[in-house]
Amino acid sequence: MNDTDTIEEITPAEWEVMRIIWTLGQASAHQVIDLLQQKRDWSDSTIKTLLGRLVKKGLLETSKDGRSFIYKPLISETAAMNGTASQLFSHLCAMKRGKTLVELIETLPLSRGDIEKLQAALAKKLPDAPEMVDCDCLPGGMQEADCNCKEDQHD
Amino acid sequence: MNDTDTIEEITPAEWEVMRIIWTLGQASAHQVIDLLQQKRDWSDSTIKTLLGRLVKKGLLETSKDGRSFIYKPLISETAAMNGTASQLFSHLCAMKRGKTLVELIETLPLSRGDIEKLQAALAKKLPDAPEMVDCDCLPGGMQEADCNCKEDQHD
DNA sequence: GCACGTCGTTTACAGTTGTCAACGACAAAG
DNA sequence: CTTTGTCGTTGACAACTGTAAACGACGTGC
Repeated sequence: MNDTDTIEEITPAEWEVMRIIWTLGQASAHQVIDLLQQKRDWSDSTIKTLLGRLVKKGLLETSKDGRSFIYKPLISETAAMNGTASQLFSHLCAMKRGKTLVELIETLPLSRGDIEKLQAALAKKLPDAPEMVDCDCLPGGMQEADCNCKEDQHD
Repeated sequence: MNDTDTIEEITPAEWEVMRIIWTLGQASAHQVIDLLQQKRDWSDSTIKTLLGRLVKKGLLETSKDGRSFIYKPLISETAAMNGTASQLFSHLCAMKRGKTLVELIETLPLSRGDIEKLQAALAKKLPDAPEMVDCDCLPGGMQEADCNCKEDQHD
């Protein structure tokens, strides 16, 4: 299963649809509509459009089940999450990514198991970690002089 | 400094512009154009449009400096990063966020200092962490029965 | 004072996204 | 066989994005 490949762009509205299908494993349009309408005030049509677009994007596949279709995800939720997250972090200054991760960890509810896994990942990474990562915000070689990111790296 | 307030949406192209200004602290349109064009094949006009939109969105402010403007950020890079990251994670299944964080930690280059701060944040969080966080993918109370997220919480 | 750059603003336009209503196919009901 | 649902598809349209040309203001040089 491909993991960090570039993912077809998933829009926020599409995420809502995908989450339902990922969570159920697969679903009929009907199911998706029922569930989503408990949360979003969207018309049937809207949701059908989203399903259609997701199929066209290659994120869902359909198989006929008598009268209606069954929608199945073509990428795993994990792959989509990783792709999207990496993409987001690519916008951030390399020097400040750590800070954002700290913020996320402080803010998000995490299970004990999650925390332990995170600790393990960090422990493994620490020995080879560089003293400092370079700022990649500016093109050219002017980082040294003009970048004011450094303050963020050790405060 | 506001931190996790909802941020005016920043598009990818706008991020590029903001990064330069954040990194320099402030900048003239001219500087932004020069620097960005070392990286992106965008015309002057395009970059000017982006600057204009960012001002209109309230993400930049201008002050006159003789002939030209100086653009300054109205939100901190950290605030923007946190806002965007939280928003992204809100799309993800609550049960799978930990997994995504692990992936990010494994993938991103992090400095020793970053790692230590992350470890500290985790250590502080561990004592009160719940055994498991609930899946919030489906509306209604059907989580128990049909959610197949659980496998992800402990594998 | 007049032409010329330099700047920011306005306008433009195609593509994507959010949201729907309407349409056409086809199976179930009568 | 006709009616009535139920489904997926098409068409629509406004808002937002990516990209850029053209325009108008204003200070500078001759």
